[in-house]
Amino acid sequence: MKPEASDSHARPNLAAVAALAGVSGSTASLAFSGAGPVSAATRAKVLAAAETLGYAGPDPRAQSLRRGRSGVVGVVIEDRLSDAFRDPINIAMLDGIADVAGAAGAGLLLLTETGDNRATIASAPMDAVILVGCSTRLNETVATLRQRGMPIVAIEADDIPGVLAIGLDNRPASALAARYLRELGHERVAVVTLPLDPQHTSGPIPAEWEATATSYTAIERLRGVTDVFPGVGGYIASGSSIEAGRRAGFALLQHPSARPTAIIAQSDLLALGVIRAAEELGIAVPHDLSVIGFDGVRLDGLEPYELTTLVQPAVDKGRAAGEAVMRLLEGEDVEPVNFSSVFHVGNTTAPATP
Amino acid sequence: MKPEASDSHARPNLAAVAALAGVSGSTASLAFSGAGPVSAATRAKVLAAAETLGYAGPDPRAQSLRRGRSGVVGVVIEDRLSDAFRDPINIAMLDGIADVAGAAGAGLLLLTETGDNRATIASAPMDAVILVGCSTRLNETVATLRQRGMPIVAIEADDIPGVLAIGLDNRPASALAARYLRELGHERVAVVTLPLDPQHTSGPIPAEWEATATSYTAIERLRGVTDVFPGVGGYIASGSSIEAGRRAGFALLQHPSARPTAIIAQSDLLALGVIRAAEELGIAVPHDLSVIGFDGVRLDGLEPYELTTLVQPAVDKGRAAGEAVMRLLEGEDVEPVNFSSVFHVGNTTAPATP
DNA sequence: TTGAAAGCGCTAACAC
DNA sequence: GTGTTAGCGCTTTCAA
Repeated sequence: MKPEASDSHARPNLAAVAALAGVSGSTASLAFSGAGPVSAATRAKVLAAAETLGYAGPDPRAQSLRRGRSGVVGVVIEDRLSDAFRDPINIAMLDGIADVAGAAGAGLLLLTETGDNRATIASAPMDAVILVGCSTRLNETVATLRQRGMPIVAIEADDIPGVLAIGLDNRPASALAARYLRELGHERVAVVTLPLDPQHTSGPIPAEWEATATSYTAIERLRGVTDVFPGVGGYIASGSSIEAGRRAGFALLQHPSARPTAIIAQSDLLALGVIRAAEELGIAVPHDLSVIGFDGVRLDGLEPYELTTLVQPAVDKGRAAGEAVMRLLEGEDVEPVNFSSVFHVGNTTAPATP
Repeated sequence: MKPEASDSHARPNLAAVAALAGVSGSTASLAFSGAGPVSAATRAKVLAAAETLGYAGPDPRAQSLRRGRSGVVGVVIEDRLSDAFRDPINIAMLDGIADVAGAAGAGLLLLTETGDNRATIASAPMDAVILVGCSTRLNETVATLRQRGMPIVAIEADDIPGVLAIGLDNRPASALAARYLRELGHERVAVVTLPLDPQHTSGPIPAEWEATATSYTAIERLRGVTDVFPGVGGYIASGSSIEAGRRAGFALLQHPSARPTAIIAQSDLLALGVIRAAEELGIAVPHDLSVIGFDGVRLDGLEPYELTTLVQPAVDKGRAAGEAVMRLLEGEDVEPVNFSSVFHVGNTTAPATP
């Protein structure tokens, strides 16, 4: 395929249209966009001229410059796209964002934080940004963005000055789940966490994890459990996937002597992976092992189980972020929003058997 | 609407920096960007001035206008995000695109084709566009885009003049799978298709489907099967998901009298759904029912099966699309690319039992 | 190596 | 209703 019959003929602009229509530039602009006080006759002339010249409408680049708005909202995702989108919870969130942004006529610019895309974050044409899946090391990114003077909304992040937070009750919700287990008589409880650091280091949770962990959501959820079971141990999964959960499950369950009677997983995918591992090891869920997830996404392949989990309003979170961005762009005052999870008891938890 | 209320002090621009540094605008530009012949002393002065003023770097909007490039590649997705990203194959493709685009410093602008986002397609600030999951009714979109004079790349689409196609051997690959079944002795074969029209109408495949179907990939794959089994029937799933496949499977398998001995599903998710349905109906796979998928994504929850399927290079497809876009933007000549699927025989297919 | 000037295409503000 | 003007902030000539 040949490249565009390049720049031999420059693409027509509004001035050209105006000239051919025999009107002034601003008139042509109004006439073309269909809004504003223009006589029908003039409008027709302008439209005809545009048609003749093959005018494609106002150049968004020039519009952006003139109006100081590009109509684009950046979405910063920390992981690779394939990692982030492997978990349906993130897709749901993005869908919520897209819903609102789309309705407002804004496009979503996908930005990842990996590698040298720092440059992109510093120079991407956008009016505002939504940070998704944040870690504390986002500080640098935030500094760049703030310097650019654009509204920043973060979904589940530490309090950062100048960043509007869309929160979730990760810690109390996790504590609630932990308390539920304790009331069922469980004492040997373990956690399977989401990655705690940007390298996605996997392995047993080290005692000093608070010193090195950076991933906000994982940290909060883990803290929630330690609020109830101080010093609780467990395993850091390499990502939010069934396979990562399965590997974590094996690591925690393979030594019959020290086997936990309950596992709290930080996502439903991880929980399902843990259940798989238990099945393969001949451990009965929930009789010999209780499993709790987080998110409340509908997962295929879970039958006959119905996961005990914390159901979070992911789409609403996305929508709230989208709305916050739009309102910030309008110059409105926006308050942080906090969402709550709902504890849903399925059939993957049962009283501890002595 | 409301002017940047907070910005009582307009954000500093290069001119301000230049003034404070006591140099000319172009010099400041060169000095700031770090490239070009500028004396170390001048550069230092400029950088210091920028620092003082809190200059955030060149405004991408102005850069876009001046250079005629925004550094953004649009990705047009036909479905809702949540539908499109439910199937890992699409995520893999997007990941391939992101890989190349990211490396080239370009951002990905996500655009959906639903509702009134037509406006967005006509006016989004972008330099080129990649069409994903296309249907024939894209013609209007393509016309809009072509009018805007930007390179257009389509992944799996009909030949459209002026659109560079990144293809997949959907039809011959599907025919190959069909032939394989015939050689195994299957005669009562059915297809579970991806949605054939934009409304995602679900139900039995009508005899006159060619007249109404618009979804390129689904059509091609179905044609491939009819090349081997003319007039083959089946069921149109409502989307590419396990649940949709399960429903289609039930529809095809519930009447023991007319039950097919083999089902070709147009995606692995659909195939897994069909297997689920078979399991629930007490039909043994592969002994009583052979199932073939398409895509070759690794699916959790498939055990103990290993799906017979057509493995397609999704990430490579995405990469190729990304590279094509980049090269078209460079004004290079780019040829269409065609990818091939590899038939992988798993344990979900077996000889027909009479 | 530095400076000056000329727009990129559009729209907001003000005249007529 | 319509015309005129003046930039938005930057980069790319061309000249010194």
